[in-house]
Amino acid sequence: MAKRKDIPRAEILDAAQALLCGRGYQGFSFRDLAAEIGISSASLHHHFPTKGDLCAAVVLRYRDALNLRLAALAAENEDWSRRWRLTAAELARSDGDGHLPGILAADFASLPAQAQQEARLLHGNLTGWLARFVTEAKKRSELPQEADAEALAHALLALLQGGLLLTRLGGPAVMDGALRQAGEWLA
Amino acid sequence: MAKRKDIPRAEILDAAQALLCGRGYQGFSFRDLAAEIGISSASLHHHFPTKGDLCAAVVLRYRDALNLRLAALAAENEDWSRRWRLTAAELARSDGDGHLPGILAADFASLPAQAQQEARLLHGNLTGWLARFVTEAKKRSELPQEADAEALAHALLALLQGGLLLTRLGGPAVMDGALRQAGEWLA
DNA sequence: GTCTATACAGGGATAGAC
DNA sequence: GTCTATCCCTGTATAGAC
Repeated sequence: MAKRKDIPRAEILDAAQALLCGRGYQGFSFRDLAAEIGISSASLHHHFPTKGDLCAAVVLRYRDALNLRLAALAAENEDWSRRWRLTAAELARSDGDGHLPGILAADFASLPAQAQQEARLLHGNLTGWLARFVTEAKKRSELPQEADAEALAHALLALLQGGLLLTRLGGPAVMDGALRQAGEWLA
Repeated sequence: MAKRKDIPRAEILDAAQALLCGRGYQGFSFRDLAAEIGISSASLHHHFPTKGDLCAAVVLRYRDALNLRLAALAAENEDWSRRWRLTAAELARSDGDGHLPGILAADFASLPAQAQQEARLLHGNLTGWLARFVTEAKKRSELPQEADAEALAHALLALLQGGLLLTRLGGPAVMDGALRQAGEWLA
């Protein structure tokens, strides 16, 4: 195999994230990932000693990036309607990996401990952002005062993740319909 | 190993379904399943030649049983409110495997062709029932005439499956909140 | 930091005896 | 219809040379 020097860590994480989201934790191997990048599996182990380390790193990076994007989104948009639509669009980008939380939930029992913990934190961050948006929307009278921020956050995230996953079984109509209906409910 | 004669097919499918739902398609092996039942893996292959056959049989049985239960539920309850609550309860039974569609969606890329097809059919059946319930509810003026049956069905199923899966990351509060919010939206 | 080579466990599946 | 034994492949991970 031709040598490639100084494979950037980000390139490994990119490919690992794509495989993880596409096939699940047990659906790809170090050899698959190595072949994808053009490197030996032994070299991968140099960067990430175990598969658990690799997976935890993927989720940690995803979580950090998502928190940054949602913070920016919140700073640039004050109204609930835009915040919701942009958050949903962020997770539903057709080229993206917004269903990572759902994948981690489905494969949870197979994940090593570090990755399980990262997955819980990711979910907590996401529901935290959504609940915060809802609370501020209530203050701005954009949502009814009776709205339960926690319940609404859980419902919206469940709808997004479920819609993204079920699209694999039912095609694009699934996510389209789910998002359209969510728009109706929130109007 | 002590011999066990005439292992009922249903017992194998029960154990296989539990493992599939708990760990995902790649999360259990014929040896795991065999040990669970108290049989040899070779005997399992006598009943189900390949893992794909086994998985497809699990989904087919689940689909048939679910269709029977939803048909009975529909026959015994004419109003939308009860139909929705009972359908949600059917999938959300804490001891049940109502998140099987979500698991199949997450592991879709790893499933053999027969199992993929069964998974699609299961999803089609579920959305079909929900859309039918919505359509009849509109006729009975229990839901607004503007309601889009397809979109509502996709949204509700996504919420249920997403909620069931994300419960693994966020605990019971996830499904509780999602169901409470769905009740608000549908009220 | 990358490679080749390899160890070792586990998974799917089969052969053939009982 | 079940078993034991086995084949062959793949997966994770390591050793040690360059």
